[in-house]
Amino acid sequence: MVSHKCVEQVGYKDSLLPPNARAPRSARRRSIEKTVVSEDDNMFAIDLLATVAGHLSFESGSSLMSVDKLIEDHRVVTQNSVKMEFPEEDTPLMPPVALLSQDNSYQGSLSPCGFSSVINGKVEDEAEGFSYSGGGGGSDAFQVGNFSEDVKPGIDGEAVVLDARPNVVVSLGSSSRTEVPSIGNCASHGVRDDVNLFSRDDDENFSGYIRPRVTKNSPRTVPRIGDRRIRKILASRHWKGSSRHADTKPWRNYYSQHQKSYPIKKRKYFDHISDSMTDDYRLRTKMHRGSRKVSSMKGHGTSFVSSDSHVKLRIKSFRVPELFIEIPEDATVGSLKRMVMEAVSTLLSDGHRVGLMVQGKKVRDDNKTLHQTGISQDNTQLDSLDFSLEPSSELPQLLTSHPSGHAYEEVLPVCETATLDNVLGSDHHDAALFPSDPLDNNNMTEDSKAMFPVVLTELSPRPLCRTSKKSEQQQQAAQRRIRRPFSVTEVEALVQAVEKLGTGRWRDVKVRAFEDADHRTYVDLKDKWKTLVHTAKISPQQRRGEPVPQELLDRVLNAHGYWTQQQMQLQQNVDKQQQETPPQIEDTLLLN
DNA sequence: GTTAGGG
DNA sequence: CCCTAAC
Repeated sequence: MVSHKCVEQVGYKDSLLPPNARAPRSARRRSIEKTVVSEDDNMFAIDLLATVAGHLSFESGSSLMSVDKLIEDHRVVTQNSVKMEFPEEDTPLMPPVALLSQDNSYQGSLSPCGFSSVINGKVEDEAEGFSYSGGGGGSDAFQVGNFSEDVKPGIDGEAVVLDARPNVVVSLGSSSRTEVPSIGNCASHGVRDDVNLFSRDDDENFSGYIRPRVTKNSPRTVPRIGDRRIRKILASRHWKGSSRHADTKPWRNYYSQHQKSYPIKKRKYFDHISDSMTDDYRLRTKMHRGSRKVSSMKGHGTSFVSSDSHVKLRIKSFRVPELFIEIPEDATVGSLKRMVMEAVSTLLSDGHRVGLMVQGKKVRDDNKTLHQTGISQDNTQLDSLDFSLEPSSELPQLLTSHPSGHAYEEVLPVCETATLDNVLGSDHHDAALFPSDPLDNNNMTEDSKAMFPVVLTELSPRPLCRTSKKSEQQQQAAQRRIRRPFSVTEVEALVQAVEKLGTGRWRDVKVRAFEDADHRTYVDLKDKWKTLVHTAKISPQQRRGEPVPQELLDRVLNAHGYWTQQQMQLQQNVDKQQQETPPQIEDTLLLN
């Protein structure tokens, strides 16, 4: 079956047709792009100060600098995302890996970025336990039939996603001291299920990934279903997970090794909410003795070469006070993230002030010099230098569901039961929601986990407690899946697979290159290829989203042209056969 | 269940 | 990404 479109597209390839010949396609794209822009616009920066050595190192040289000035000057916002952890879990501090982004500093302002930590550039860090699962490897020109099964698509090693972030604990829940206004029957009962948002954002495009070096078997709730077709349906329709078995074929797990991103994690709620706000928000810092020694920290702009009267500080973790967020159940994860981001940003910008404790004593006099306060390079006892965020008001921040006045473009995907509490329920469902997440590792240190304890104040017209009437809502639960833009890595894998398999075997492409990517159906891959072909044909100026390397687009065009031709030839042969041997066909029919 | 294509 | 027709 050869449609004229095939011919047309071959024509494109040979530049016989103008690149914009197909108007309907671009028209279709418009809606998608609109969504993208809208989301990006809503993305507020969190950029919590955190562990930026370059900023937190006190470079101004004068020990006469007042504490106040010091704090102000270094209340930087950096392009790091939020590390989420539970307040009560006083876990080892995360290694300060996010040490870049000097160019992304903002002071008290918001910058467009998500929670996710995408650190572009060459990061050398102290993120122990992580390895960059990248690899070089340019791709050869498209040669059909000359593909090795063992060839792994190369990835561009330009960007690295670090899963270590500043420890920002945002605990959303009922306060011990403040009444949280709650609407809805369930809220009044104190729904305290938690959602822990894994801060890796799906909306971000990653070019590389950090994954735990030690691959431990994380428990999978949902066992592998033998029939892959059944499994696929489940995976595509619901947030069903599947365990991955060890696969000897190198290309099979290629994708899974390089990209796993899941919007949220959940974890069992624990009751504890810290009573001491100050303690909870303490900034862990470490003094670095002033010396000419270069510290053990590696990386750009992170060396601690200090001059004499300088004090070098490094904030190793950072916590923000309790927040309360009201958000409808059907709000999107992205909107929740934005809310949290805005909450934290607001909190940092005006709602709170920075406190300082030296060796357990609060330093209230802002006019004291660091030296007078005891913060000096000669003071060896300054390991206990704590910054804190102190609420200027007694009331915790209460956010409403539409902080920015934006409507939700997407809805939170729901589980089969169509109730949010199944999403938030317990650890038990982790695997189901986030299948084969290499980072979903219970054995990981808290340092490398990015958890976000959140208690959703239930306000939606469909309360959490209404779990009984699920059948009627079940159909409604088939919400639109969240948008998950393909990363360059994924495109690479897709191109690689299509080069080998062609454009008509999407199920095979799926199995081959995206077997572990349960959120990518073969239809998705087919669609992506469709857009890739289109993207390759249009001018770079017209392209949106994360730029796909031209090399990949060239391969897309090549492969597309090749397989299109192949398909045409096949069809021609069929036609010829039909013309040549009509009697045979008739004979066959007659015989049957 | 897959594939192809419009929306 | 969704939907649907066609196979």
